[in-house]
Amino acid sequence: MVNNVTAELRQPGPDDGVMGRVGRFANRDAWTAEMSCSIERALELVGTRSAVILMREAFLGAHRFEDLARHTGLSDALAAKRLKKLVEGGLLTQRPYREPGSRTRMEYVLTDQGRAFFPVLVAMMRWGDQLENSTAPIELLHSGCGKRLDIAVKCAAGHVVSSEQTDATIRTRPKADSQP
Amino acid sequence: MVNNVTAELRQPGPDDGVMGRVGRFANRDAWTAEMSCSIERALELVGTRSAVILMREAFLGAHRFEDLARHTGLSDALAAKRLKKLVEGGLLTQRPYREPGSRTRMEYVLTDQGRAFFPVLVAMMRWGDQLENSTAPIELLHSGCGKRLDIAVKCAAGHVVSSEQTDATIRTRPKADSQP
DNA sequence: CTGCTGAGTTTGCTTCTGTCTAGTCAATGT
DNA sequence: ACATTGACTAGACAGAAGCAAACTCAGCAG
Repeated sequence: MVNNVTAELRQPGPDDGVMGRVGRFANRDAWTAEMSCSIERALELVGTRSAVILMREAFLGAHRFEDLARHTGLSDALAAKRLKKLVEGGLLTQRPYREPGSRTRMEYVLTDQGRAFFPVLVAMMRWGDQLENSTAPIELLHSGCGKRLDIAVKCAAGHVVSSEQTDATIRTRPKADSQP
Repeated sequence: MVNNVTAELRQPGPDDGVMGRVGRFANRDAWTAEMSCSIERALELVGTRSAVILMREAFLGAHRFEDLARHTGLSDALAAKRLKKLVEGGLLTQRPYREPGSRTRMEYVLTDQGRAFFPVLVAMMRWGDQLENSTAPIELLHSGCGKRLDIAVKCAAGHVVSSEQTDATIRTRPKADSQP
């Protein structure tokens, strides 16, 4: 069972969840992560527990420093540091607000780039739901119809795609044309 | 523009990507993360850069220790430590294999739980693609039709759902019935 | 003028993440 | 018999991540 039916076009694993690799990527050694993997770039911004749970709270509606710090359980010092990094990274932006009888302060709101992080958060939550001894404390529902949220990996043609049905390749063109 | 059209049923932010909160969760203070958030449970297993990029390589077809270590660029020591944790966490499992003229060794293959991590990886990759100065080196294609992969947040009824159209609530029942 | 509050910053400390070098251990090649 | 190789383990270290407690700073309440 160690791959004796190999070699057609892609060279997949036995029946594991492994993707195929095509094009220049058929030889995995043609690519090193230092050539900048999108996943690693993402991790530079949200590769810590504190960053992710602050984003969770931002989506849950926390804007003010105190709420963000308290709801995440982070220390003030770390919350401040991480929020600064999230602002620098363009996931959050600061917006002045003023409560009556108080000076102007800054609140943290999601930018477009921060909002685009939503699928990652949902994917992580759904995956975490499936783990052992999970009681899934938070549930996400579509406010339109009340049904539970889930994520789906799909191709541009609308097919639901598993990892086995996925081919990885190396993009050569900058990013002009649409689909091969 | 600081929330003067508030209060209907949910209490959303202005027009930020903020979710609504309903039920017991309408009061955010009714929930603390120590009550075990799925996201935080997920982060305990894959909350480090090394864990995530090892999973990336597992999906890209690396099974053997040397490939996993070299392709991720991690040191042997860290690769060994992290792989052990991923095995303990149930994302990978060890399977004996034997190359001709060599002793029996262990290779690392994805478990069902590891395969279920695929959407998280795709979501992170797609989000990373959208960042500044991204050249999106790896591209994922549906091997069936060749179209590019993407992720979608949908509800059980099939509607595409944005964070604004999402309500968060606290699950009270263990996890028996299907949909509210 | 004094105290209080919200939003931080600073300092000191521990733990975790990660690297580098060296060493182990089994089996095969020479 | 000896060196080699793949897959690790052990030890020493730098640097981030994280905490707790104390400090700052602006403006409002008294």
